Amino acid sequence: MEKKNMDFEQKTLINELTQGKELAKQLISHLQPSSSKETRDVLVGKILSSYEKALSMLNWVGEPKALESPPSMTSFENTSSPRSVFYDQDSNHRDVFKKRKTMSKWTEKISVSLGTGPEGPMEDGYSWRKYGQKDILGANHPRGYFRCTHRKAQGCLATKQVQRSDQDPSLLEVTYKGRHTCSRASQLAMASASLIKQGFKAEKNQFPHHEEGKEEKPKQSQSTFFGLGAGFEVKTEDLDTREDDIFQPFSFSSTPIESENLGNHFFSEMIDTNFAGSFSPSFISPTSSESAYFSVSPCHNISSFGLANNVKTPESDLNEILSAPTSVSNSPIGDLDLTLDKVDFESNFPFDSPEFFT
DNA sequence: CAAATTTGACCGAT
DNA sequence: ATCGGTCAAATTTG
Repeated sequence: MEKKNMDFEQKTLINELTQGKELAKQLISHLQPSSSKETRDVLVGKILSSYEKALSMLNWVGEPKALESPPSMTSFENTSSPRSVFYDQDSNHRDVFKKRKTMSKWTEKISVSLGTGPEGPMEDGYSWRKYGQKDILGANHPRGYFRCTHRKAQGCLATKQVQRSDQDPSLLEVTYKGRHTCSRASQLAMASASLIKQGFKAEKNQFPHHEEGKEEKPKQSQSTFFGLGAGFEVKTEDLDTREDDIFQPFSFSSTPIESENLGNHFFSEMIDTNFAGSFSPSFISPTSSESAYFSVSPCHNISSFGLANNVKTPESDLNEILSAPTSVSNSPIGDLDLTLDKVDFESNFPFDSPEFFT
């Protein structure tokens, strides 16, 4: 039952912590003046990243942090029209951090009406797996429960709930809970891939009309962003951890793309980079690091950031970054799958917020 | 065949 | 006991 899951999560956790430990060891050996500062920075970044991830797996929320700035949902903002975004710190309860078990949670009301038509619900860039549906007391529409597809594979704890609004059935209320600890590069790549492949062809995503049965169809097909029409609003409650809120469902996807061509362009680029970043080891070659660095912009940046937190990563460091995990994986706990290490390493999601280091 | 969904059972809070 | 959330077996989907 849950045992498997538990075991796996523990394993992942241990793996993460072990990695942190190993990295710390490495750091020690790089403490001498002969080592470059960059190398140390890289290691520190990796260590922090490891711990951060481990903690997030435990649903740990950092020490209460000053009530703050809106959790960087800024990426939504720039959309001119159809989306309105705002934050809501729960008007009723000011005591935002009285409880600490909270996980980041935010709700978006998404309208899938305009223009979007029968087109399936949005694709937010992640792949979800439905694990339940419940009728809710007040509502006349059932609520669907989704979790990240990679929960098992990567111990990603992100979940979301989707509920159709009562008054306006074209409104989907999506509540996200928890953050993705999985590598989202591949999913994004896939999402955009399918996106591009099918162009903007809104192929029949059969929207089950037969009553309120199913709300959303998280088929990994089209997206919302082009889906035009989606009016939506975001409301964040339970702000707790800093990083927790910094990162939200649409990191890139929300990028408001004005023109479609632009969008296309953007995505194809995105895809390439993602693929390059996630699957092609070619850029790893130390010699070509510079060019690679440039060509692989977003994703690569992100992934290396997560580890390095250092924009200008010199070759040596890049090299270091790339080689380190290898050494890490043959650490004491040998039976942990390397694949995991690899994944984690390649696309470990970035805790690359500005305040990460503060 | 594996992977995703459906759906009632289960379970922990009120 | 009720409600919201999750699990997991059965079932569908691809």
